[in-house]
Amino acid sequence: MDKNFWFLKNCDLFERLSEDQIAQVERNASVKQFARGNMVYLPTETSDSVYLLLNGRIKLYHITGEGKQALLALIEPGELFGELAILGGGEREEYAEAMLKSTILRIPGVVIQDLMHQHPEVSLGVTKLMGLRRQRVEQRLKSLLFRSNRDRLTHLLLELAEKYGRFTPEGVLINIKLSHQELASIIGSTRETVTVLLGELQDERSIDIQKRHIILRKARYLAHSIDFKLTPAFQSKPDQSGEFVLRGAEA
Amino acid sequence: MDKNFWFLKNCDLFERLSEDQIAQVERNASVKQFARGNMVYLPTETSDSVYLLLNGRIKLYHITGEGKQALLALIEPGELFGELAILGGGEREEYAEAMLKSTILRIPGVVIQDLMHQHPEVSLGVTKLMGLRRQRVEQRLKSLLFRSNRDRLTHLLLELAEKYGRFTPEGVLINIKLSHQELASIIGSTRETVTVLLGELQDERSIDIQKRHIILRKARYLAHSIDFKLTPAFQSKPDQSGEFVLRGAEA
DNA sequence: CAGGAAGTGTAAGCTATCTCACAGATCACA
DNA sequence: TGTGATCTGTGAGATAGCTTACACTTCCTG
Repeated sequence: MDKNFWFLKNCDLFERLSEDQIAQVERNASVKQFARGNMVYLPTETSDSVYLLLNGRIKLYHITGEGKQALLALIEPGELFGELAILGGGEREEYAEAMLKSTILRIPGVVIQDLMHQHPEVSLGVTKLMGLRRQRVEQRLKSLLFRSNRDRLTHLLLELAEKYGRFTPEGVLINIKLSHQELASIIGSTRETVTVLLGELQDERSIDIQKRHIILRKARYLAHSIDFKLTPAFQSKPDQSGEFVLRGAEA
Repeated sequence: MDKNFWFLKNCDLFERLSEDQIAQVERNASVKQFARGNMVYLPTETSDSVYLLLNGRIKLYHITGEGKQALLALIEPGELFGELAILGGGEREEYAEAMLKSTILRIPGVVIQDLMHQHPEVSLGVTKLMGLRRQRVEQRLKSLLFRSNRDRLTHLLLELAEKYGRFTPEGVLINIKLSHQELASIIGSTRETVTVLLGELQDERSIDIQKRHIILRKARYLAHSIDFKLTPAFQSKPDQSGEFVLRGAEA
C-alpha cells in the first residue's frame, strides 16, 4: 500500500492531504497496468472514476464521423485524467489509450467528492485543475479558428516545447516522439501536409529534425510570427546552461 | 440592496446560500450598466472579479493576428462570466462586449474564494461550472477538427437550437438574431461562405429563414447527418404543444 | 420617413489543403 | 538480424473555401 503513497503526495491535488485522508484515498483506489496500445476507457462507458497516471503516457482522443482520430490531450506521469467523473454521472466522451506501457491509479469519483466536502483545499484544487484545463482547450480553440495549417503547426510545436522542451546548444529540443500522423491529428490536418510543412520550416532553418526529434532553432521568432506568448522561461537565452529542462519529460 | 437579492437566489451557484452569505456577496458586489457595443473588459486587464449578467447579452471574443473576430461564447441573463478570475491572478484572455444594453453584477474574486472555503456546496458548484464549460469547449473543438464548413455550421445551428430554440409547428425556431458575419466568426469561416451554406440548407428544405430568424425544419435529420447527440427534449415530436421553450430566451 | 449603415446575395478567380498513389527509410519485435 | 509494419517524402490532380467586387435589401436613428 505504501508503494503509491509518494505518488499521491507528489500530485498537486493531494499533496496537502493529511495522512488519514491519503489513507482514505488509497484504501479505495486500485492500481492497474496497461500495455502499449491498450484502452483505459472508451466513450459511452459510464464515467465514475478518476485516473492518476503513475508512469507511462496516455493519449485522449475522439474519433470523427469519417473515422479520423482527433487527439485531445497527452497525459504524463503525475497528471490526472478522466476528471469529469468528479462531476458525476455522465459518460466518457473520448478514448483513453496507453501510448506506452503505463501504470494507473483508479480512484472512484465519490472518494474525491467526499474529500472535497471535507477539505476545502481539495475543492479549490479541483476547481483550479478544471479551470486550467479549460483555459488550455480555449487556447487551442483560438489557435485553430482562422489559422492556416502552418500557423497551427507552429503553435503546436511551441506548446510541445513548453511541455516537453529542453534547452540545448542548438535550440529547444522537443523531447517526445510524435509521428506526423499524430501531429496532424492534433491540428486537424493530414499527415502529408504536416510532412511538407515540417520540411518547409526546416528549409527556413526555423527548426531542425534529428533522429525524429524536433529542435526549435528560433523559438522566439516562431512565437512572434504567430503572436504566441512564450512562458517566461523561454525569455532567457536558449544556450546558457547547456541543458535545462522546462518540465519533466522523457522520450 | 434588496434589488439584486432575487438574482442571486436565481443563479444556480448561489441559490443554496444562507441569508448571511447572500448579504456578504451583496455587500461586496456592485451593479453596472453597459450600453450596446460597450466593453465590459479587455484582454491584458488583470482578472480580479467575476461577473453575473442580470439582463442583456454579452459576447466573449478573441481577435486573431489578422484582426478577425473569433466568437467564443454568448452569455445570457443569469449566467456567470469571467469566472477564471476565481482562480486568481491571471489576465483576461478575451474581450467581453455588451451586444445589448446590459446590467451586470460585479463580484470580486476573493469573495467567491471565501465562500468556497466556508461552504463546500459553493466549491462543488464552481467546480461543476468550470467542468461544464470545459466540456462545452471541448465539444466545440471536436466539431471544428476535420469538419467541413457545412458540418460546422450545422453543428452550430443545433447548438443554438438547444440554447435558444422554441418548438413551432414548422420546426425549431432559433430565437436569437445573429448576422452571417457572427455565425462565421463562431465556426471560423467567412461571411460569404455562411450565406451560401445557409442558402443551400434552405434549398434542401432543412431549414427555413423568415425575417432573419432561422427555423430548423429537420432538426433530427441534421443532427443525424453530423452525428450530433440531441438533448432528450428534442426527441419528442417537434410540433406537439404548439410552442414549447427549451430554455429561457428572448430575441 | 429619409438617408446612411449594416446585412445579404451572387459570382469569378485563386490558392491552400486534401486525396490518392507509390517508393524508400526506419522501426520493433521475433 | 531479418522482415513485416509503420513512418516519411514527394508529386499530380481535384476541390472547398477564401478573396474581391458589386448590387440589392433591410435596419436604425435622427
